[in-house]
Amino acid sequence: MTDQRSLDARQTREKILATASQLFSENGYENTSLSQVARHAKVSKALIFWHFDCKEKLYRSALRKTLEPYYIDVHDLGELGARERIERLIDQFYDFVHANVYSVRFFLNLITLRGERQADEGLERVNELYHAFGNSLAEIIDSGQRGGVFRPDTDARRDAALIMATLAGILVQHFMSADTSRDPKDLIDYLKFTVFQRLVIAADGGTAAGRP
Amino acid sequence: MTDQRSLDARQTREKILATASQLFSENGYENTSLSQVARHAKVSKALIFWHFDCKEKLYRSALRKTLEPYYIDVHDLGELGARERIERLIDQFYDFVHANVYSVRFFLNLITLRGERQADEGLERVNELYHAFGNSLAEIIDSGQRGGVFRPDTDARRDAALIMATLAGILVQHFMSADTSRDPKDLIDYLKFTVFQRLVIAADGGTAAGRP
DNA sequence: GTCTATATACAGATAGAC
DNA sequence: GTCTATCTGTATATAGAC
Repeated sequence: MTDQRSLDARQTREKILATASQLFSENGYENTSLSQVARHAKVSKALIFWHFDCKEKLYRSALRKTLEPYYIDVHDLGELGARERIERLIDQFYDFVHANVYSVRFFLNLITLRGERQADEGLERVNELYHAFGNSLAEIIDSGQRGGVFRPDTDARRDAALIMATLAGILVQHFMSADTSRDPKDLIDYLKFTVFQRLVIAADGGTAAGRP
Repeated sequence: MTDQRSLDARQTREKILATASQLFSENGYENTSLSQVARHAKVSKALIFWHFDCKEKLYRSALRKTLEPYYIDVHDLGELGARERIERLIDQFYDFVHANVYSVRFFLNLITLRGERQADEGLERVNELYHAFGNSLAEIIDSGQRGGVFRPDTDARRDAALIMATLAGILVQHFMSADTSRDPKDLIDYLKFTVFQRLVIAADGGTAAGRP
């Protein structure tokens, strides 16, 4: 049947794409040859060209595919308080990174390299997501300040940017230290602790912020 | 004279090394061909091989050269108080990064790529420096706690790790956002503010930490 | 659609003249 | 030491059979 044939073709295409995404993520663009992709996907090099025309287009398609899960629902936080919402967001960030180590590494890698490919739609999208995340954080902090649960004498936007930076930094630190002994989760938890120790208004001087 | 000859040779060697360092830093290892290096350094490819044997060894030499300025004197902090010493350290980090953008980008790039070259002496050295920096920070915080100027109910080592992560994160954020509009210095200052707002013992609830 | 075989370009590396 | 000329491998990409 014709449908069966085109379904097979689609599957082959997807297989190439999945393989390419993984290899690009692991080794970067220049370190990944089409021969490798072909071998891992168990197809011929020519077929890759038939489907994607050239390496650059394969790369773009793989990038798009890699970006698909790049969505964090920053709004479904229900009726939670400011503090719980922030904790939720931070956890979401951690879970997302944890679930997408390969592609995160991929983008971190893209960021550090300069060149034509850098001004890519891919980075645009990541930037967008990153900013949306930061804005959510800022909004929550702001509303917490207006609601009287957070101290008013801090800059919500900068607070948010700082939390974002710390999250990104913990990520880099994790990639950096070859020993996987230290769990980034531990630092994430401590980050929460410090954020609230600083932000939350407490009569006892701050120890009520959550940690002994 | 023989001395004159060998001096010229040394200069040529240094020129190749400088060119290679720059190109590797800008474009990474795989994106930099020896033809490029040769062209930019205005020498022949063969000469590069004569001096460095192979690309990998050129890379290692360039790495060593790049690492030369990688030294921050974490001890020359004189008789300053804990708070001033921390500020000094943070500023040193910023200044250092600012003065070595290319090579910092280079190493950030190395970190994100996996592969044989990753277990390199270069990364070892950076890791070392990074940890030394973190340890200094932790020590100062600890001594500040023992001296009674910092609140005792925080974990000095984790505090230090978090500050380091934030510094690294600010760096990445800076590389990430194409618009150079936002000055990382601003966030660095705010980082200082928040750190002391949190750490410093103050009767008035923290506003004495330094910023209105 | 998928393959084998091939064209073309450029990378890293060598040989040998000067 | 420095060069030109060349080797060799492998990368992207194409041609054409099935």
